[in-house]
Amino acid sequence: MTPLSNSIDHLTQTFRESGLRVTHQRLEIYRELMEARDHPTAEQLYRRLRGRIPTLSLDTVYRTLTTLVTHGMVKRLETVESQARFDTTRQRHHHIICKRCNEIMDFHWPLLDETPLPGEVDSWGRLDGVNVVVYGVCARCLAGDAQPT
Amino acid sequence: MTPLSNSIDHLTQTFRESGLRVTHQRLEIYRELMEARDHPTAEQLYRRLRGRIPTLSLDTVYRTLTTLVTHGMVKRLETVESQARFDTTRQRHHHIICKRCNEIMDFHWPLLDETPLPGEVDSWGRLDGVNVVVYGVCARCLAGDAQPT
DNA sequence: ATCTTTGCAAACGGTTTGCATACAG
DNA sequence: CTGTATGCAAACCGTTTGCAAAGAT
Repeated sequence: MTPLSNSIDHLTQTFRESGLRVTHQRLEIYRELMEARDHPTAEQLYRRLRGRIPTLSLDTVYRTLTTLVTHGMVKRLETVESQARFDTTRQRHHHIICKRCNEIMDFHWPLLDETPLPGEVDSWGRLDGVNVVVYGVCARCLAGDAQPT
Repeated sequence: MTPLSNSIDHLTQTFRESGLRVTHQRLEIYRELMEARDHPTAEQLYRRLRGRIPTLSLDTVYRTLTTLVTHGMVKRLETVESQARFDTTRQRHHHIICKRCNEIMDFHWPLLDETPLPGEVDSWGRLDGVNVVVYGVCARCLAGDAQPT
């Protein structure tokens, strides 16, 4: 847990290394995102943080997330929903999304990581990452109702 | 090419089977999307079609795409860009996206299609599709400039 | 004749931006 | 002190929606 520690000291250092000033808002936004397991939207983060930082504004959450994305500390997930979702850049992992409730679960797929990409992809340019997105309907939604997808 | 023929007759039948009225606009929007190889945005489709259908409105393009997505004839791609991109539902394939120019290339990966998903995913619920997205910078962008990503 | 689809224009909603103040370095 | 970050409010822009006219069945 050390390399991704959410201690104030560690976060402070991480920001400094990126040449970013260390502000209370940034620390808390990043920390909240690290601890969240649900790929929150900017607004969800905002609501969760308002209790702790009553003067926080939604724009700051957006601006901070954009800044952290630019510096590679946060990943903006591609999603079909209208709102963007965010994730701290941690260990390589993939996503499975429920079409009904939009919940995103992480999973690991070591077998895929070993599978070589097709040649046409290798020659396409510089590759930065392979991401798998599985779509479906989660067990909870399947149990909860009987509506068609 | 027969099953995905872009002939008027075939498209007409496809719409009828979905209980959709067959309009000039729908035929042309769907046909344009089928022939496009670049996963166009609604606005790109609109601009390409305006020559042929001068009275076409952008709203109709949006509405038609939404309708076709609902009926499973079109897929809305998840993308980090602000504008949505669309694709006709054809053979299973994956996407590679250039972070710089946002161009999306299709590729096939038979090896992956044979690789079993991890057990935790199988037990998650009902799975509808596995989609791989590779990120990187395409050769053209790499050649064209030397800016950092 | 009936009911869906279209075009227009206006609304919507998530995100971004300009500006003055607050604050980190 | 200097310059970046924040909060506020307003703008932005892709997308959606209400309505009357046009068109498909």
